[in-house]
Amino acid sequence: MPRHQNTKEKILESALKLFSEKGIRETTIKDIAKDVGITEGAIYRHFVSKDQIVSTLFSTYAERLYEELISVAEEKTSIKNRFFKLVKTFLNFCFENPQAFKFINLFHYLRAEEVKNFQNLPKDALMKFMDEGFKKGIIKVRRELALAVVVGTLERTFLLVEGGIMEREAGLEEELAEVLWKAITYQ
Amino acid sequence: MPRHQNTKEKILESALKLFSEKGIRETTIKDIAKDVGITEGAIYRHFVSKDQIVSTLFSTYAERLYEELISVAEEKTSIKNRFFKLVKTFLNFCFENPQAFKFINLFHYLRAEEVKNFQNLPKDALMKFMDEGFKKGIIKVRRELALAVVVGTLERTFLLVEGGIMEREAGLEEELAEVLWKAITYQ
Amino acid sequence: MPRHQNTKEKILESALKLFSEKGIRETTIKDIAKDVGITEGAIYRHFVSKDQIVSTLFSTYAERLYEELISVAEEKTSIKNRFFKLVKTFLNFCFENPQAFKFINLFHYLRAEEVKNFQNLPKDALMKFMDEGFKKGIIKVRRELALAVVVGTLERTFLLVEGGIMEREAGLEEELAEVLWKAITYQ
Amino acid sequence: MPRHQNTKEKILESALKLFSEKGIRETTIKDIAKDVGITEGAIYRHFVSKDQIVSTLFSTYAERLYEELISVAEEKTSIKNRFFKLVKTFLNFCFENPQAFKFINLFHYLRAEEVKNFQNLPKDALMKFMDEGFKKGIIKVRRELALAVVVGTLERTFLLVEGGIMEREAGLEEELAEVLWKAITYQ
DNA sequence: CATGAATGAGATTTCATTCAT
DNA sequence: CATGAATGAAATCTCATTCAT
Repeated sequence: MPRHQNTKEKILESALKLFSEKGIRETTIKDIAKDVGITEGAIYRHFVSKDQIVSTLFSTYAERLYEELISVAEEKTSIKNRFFKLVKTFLNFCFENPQAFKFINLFHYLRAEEVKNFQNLPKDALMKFMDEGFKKGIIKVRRELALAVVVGTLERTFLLVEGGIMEREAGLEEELAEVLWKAITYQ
Repeated sequence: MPRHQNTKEKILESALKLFSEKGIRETTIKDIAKDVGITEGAIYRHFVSKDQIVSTLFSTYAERLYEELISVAEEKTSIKNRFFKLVKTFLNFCFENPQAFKFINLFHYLRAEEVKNFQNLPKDALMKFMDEGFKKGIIKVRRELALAVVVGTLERTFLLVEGGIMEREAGLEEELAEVLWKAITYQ
Repeated sequence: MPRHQNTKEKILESALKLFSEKGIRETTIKDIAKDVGITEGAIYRHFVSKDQIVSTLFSTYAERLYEELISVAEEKTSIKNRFFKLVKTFLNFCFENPQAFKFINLFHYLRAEEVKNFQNLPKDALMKFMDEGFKKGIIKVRRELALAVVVGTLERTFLLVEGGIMEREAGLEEELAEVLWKAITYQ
Repeated sequence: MPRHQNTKEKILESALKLFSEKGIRETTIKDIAKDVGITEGAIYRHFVSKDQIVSTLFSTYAERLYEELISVAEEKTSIKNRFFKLVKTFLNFCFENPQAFKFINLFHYLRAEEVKNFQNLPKDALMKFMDEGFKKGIIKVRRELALAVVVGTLERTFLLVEGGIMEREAGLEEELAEVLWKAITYQ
């Protein structure tokens, strides 16, 4: 019977926070343990290694974002409608899980090779959507480019807001969706 | 140029390569020394610390990109013409200095606070340009958003090409510039 | 027998198996618990420490072998007859309790000093027998040497069989007894 | 240029001493470092891991004993003459390198599986000799049994002397060779 | 009696930096 | 200027033992 409840959850939470703030290598097991309020050794009852914490976090959140995106992408509404919803979903995820989103990006930078071992990545959901839009003739630029424009813009928007360089005003999602839709449909 | 100048350059070169491939903390002084073909102690003849290597690399390449961008941004031609040139310049820098560009991004992720101590960052050049375009009424979205759309898209394009997900075909720069121009000018 | 008695026996059994396979330090309390099918904490209901398990095992099996040997050594038959029976008894013990025999040897290697605290060790039984044979003039080599020849040979035979280098054919005990008897009686 | 000379040699020396006295797991890197007179970290400039120290020691000394034995076993003299020399060589090795011999035995106990990866083990030299003797009809017991008798006896003799139970008198080697020769040739 | 989370001490290993040569 | 052994601090991980449940 656990003395603390959900210690495993707490470890993941603390790790995510610290990794996204300081970096993976820059965060020690001791840092995480201290943040959770346990000792270093206790971490290892829940995870076999620091690396397992890292992988768990990546797969958890990458998959979570994927799920949210794919469920929108597969709705039975118009391409345009779904596109606007996708933009909103993506940004919502970023702003509600800023640590997770930053961590996912960091992971891509530091473990590019490892990323290839994971399935159901966010980009797969978007790629599928872009593909459909392109084949239906609505999206005019090929799917990879559409992906670059959309994901790049949204990610950078999030980072600028996070960095205090940009404001997150009401209607931001709408405005961005508008701009991006025009960009990829040549309207 | 004397031999030691060469060594210093080589150290920076190797460090940049390794940092961009594996991460900063993940790269040891020994790794760098081995890559250069000298020993650990010798590194300290040229740099007082590992951190100095990191800072030198960041300021060097961030400034270099800034210089390239600002010189285009300040040309005496039309906004549109300069915009197309900026896109080309940005992508050229990425594809010609992929390690440097990755390193700059990584540095932003890991040392967000520290970045604020540097001046003449690439985004400053672009921000200035967007500002001018917005004030002249040609660029319709406010400068931060324009920056997000442009930088985000270009960066993501580079990463997709680097990751083997997208091809770098001839005309890519043109196509991107076209798409982005439409996006931020509402044409 | 009550259930906890069974558990205690099982702990000793698992510990013996693991110690003999992997070594004492190399076997953890968790390893033992898992092998028994209980948890770490439960072990401490039956033993105050890992060391107590180790000591219990050593004294149990060292004494058991001693008992078997001394009862043969003290029989009222001829020296030769008893010698042949001793060889058989020794080898039987080895082959029927290979883990115990390996553990006893390992304990001798790792805890040479501690061994001196135990009484009724197998070698005492054999030493006594050799002494008698030497004094009666039947065994020609002094008892220590006789002990070395006999114990060394039997132990090594067991190890060679265990290691798959030698076959345990029928009549092996006879053959060995024959050879050893000749060796120590100069016949 | 080394600050200490032969640090690597000293590490091996200290490790051998401590391993043979206390056991492998029971000896820490700190113990070894302290014995050598350096810090723990310095060990790792000479060996990549504790395990490498262990393996190096085993292969070094197992091979050394093998070399000594095989060179005697392959001499062009009579079987009997060579046998007497082998006994002397074996015991000499034990008494001159007691730590090494104990360590080799310990390694066999703790890493039985790993031993199979090594070539040129002492037993191979002796096995070859016994084989020749058996085929020539001089040695009457099959080679595995002869090996068990000879190696077992010599090893046990060494251990008894080491343990203070037996004296190493002049002529011990002769006496043992005599006894063993009779045992395996049925004379 | 049993569980298994947690502790705490310590083991192995890593690595930026120093320093004797 | 260069070498590379050594330091020393810290990081990851292990594990016998304790203890709340």
